[in-house]
Order: sequence, then C-alpha cells, then structure tokens
Amino acid sequence: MTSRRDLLKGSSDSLLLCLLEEQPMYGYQIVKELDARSEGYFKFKEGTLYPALHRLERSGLITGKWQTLSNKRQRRYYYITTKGQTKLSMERTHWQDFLKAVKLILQPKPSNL
Amino acid sequence: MTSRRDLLKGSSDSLLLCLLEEQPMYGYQIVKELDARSEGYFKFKEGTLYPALHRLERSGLITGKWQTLSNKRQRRYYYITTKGQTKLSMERTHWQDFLKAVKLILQPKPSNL
DNA sequence: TATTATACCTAGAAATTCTATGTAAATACT
DNA sequence: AGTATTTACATAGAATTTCTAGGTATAATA
Repeated sequence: MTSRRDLLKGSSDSLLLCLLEEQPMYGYQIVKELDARSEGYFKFKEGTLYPALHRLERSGLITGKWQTLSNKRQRRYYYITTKGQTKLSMERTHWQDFLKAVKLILQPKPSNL
Repeated sequence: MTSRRDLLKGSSDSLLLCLLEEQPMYGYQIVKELDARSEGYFKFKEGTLYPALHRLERSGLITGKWQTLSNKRQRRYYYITTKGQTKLSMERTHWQDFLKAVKLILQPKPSNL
C-alpha cells in the first residue's frame, strides 16, 4: 500500500549516515537535503527523522552537538563517529547484497543456471 | 542491526507476486524457491511467509486453492489475480523509483547538478 | 498582524518480520 | 522397528520502524 514508507524501512539509517559522512548536519537541514538530492522522492517526516537520529546517537554511530546561532536560535549538529563509519561501510555491502538478491528474483535467469 | 530483516520490509509482497506471476506455487515451495533463486540470501521464515500470503489473498492479489496429493497430503497453491498483476506492475515502477532515489543519495553528484 | 519558514521534540497508532510453538504425515536413516 | 528429518500448514506475541498529530518557540515575510 504505502510502498514508499515500507521500502524506506531498513535503509533510512544508511541514508542518514551517508549524508553525515560527507559533512555534519542538523535535523531540519537533513530533511531538505534528502528531498533535494533525491529529487523529491525522500520526504522524511519529523516523526521519522528525530527518533532515528536519537536512535543512531544512542547506538554511538553519530554524536550531536548543540550550536547557538547569532539569532540565539539552537541547532543540533550531528557528526558521524568512527563506529558510524564502520557501520556505514557494512551497510553499503548489505545494500549491494540485497540489490543483487532482488535482481535475481525480479529478473530470473532462463531456467538453467 | 538486523539489516536483512528491515530491507526485506516493503519488498516481500513484490517478491511473492513476482514468483507467482511465473507460475502458481504453494508456501513451502516458495520458501525454497526464494532461497534457491537468491543464492541463499532470502530465507523467508514461516511466520513471515504465511501471514504475507494470507494478507495478499485478503487483498485480492492472489487466490489460494487447496490441492490434494496422491499422498492425501494437502497443499495450498496460490495464483496471482489480474488485480495482483496490475499491482506487481506498479510495484516494479515503485522499486525503480526507489532505487534511483537511493542511488542519488549514495552516489551524490559533484555539487553542481 | 498574520502567515510561513525555521528548528526541535514526543506519544500513540499502524504495519511487518521474527521467534517460538503447534499439528500432522511422509520419508530417510540406523 | 524406531528415530530423525523433511514436508506442509498455521498462529500468538515481541520487536522494530514509520507516520500522524500534536506541541513549543523564534524569525522572516506579506
């Protein structure tokens, strides 16, 4: 039914780690970046993003640091950790394996081999 | 954490429809087929498969028919419906869109366009 | 002044997968 | 002959993730 929602499951953490590997970002920025880069495909809801960030931080894959702007407005920037980079590297492999497996099903070979 | 589990989410229905589009199959057979075709990657648990088949049937995407073997053993063969074929066709498109979007994140272009 | 954008957060509902368990018969093994 | 494995179905409950809907607060814009 909500195909996009379910396909997202299991890959959202990797997408977040991937962005943060490039550069530290804050929540609101991440939502916009994912939207822009995916050409409108990924529209992370706040109820998805913030819990995900907290989850990643609890797992030690990222660290958040509050930063106060000249406005006195607060932003929480997230940085990928070494552990997070290791994790991301593994996730990329998992993703490739998964892709390969799906392709084998969706485009099965002509019966023999 | 359980990457395979979560990546599966959202694509399992399509995988099932895809198999059944080729030919009708029964539950036990589907598990073996997915395992074999994906070269050991997909190992559907019974607790995943049977509820999924029931779900698809309730949605009218497949229909199950009991068949009695010479053994007197019972098998429930599932057939894809017209509605299921339409659905599968849409799912293939969704999958392509999703893939494209993920690629844009995982392999971002060099800043300008 | 009112609306939109920025910026964070959470509670609870919804959905899917797995573990564990159950039933029952056929086949293979020792 | 007796035991273990495979075949074949099924479900209950735990775990996980996403979304809806709501909340707080300030800055910029119309």
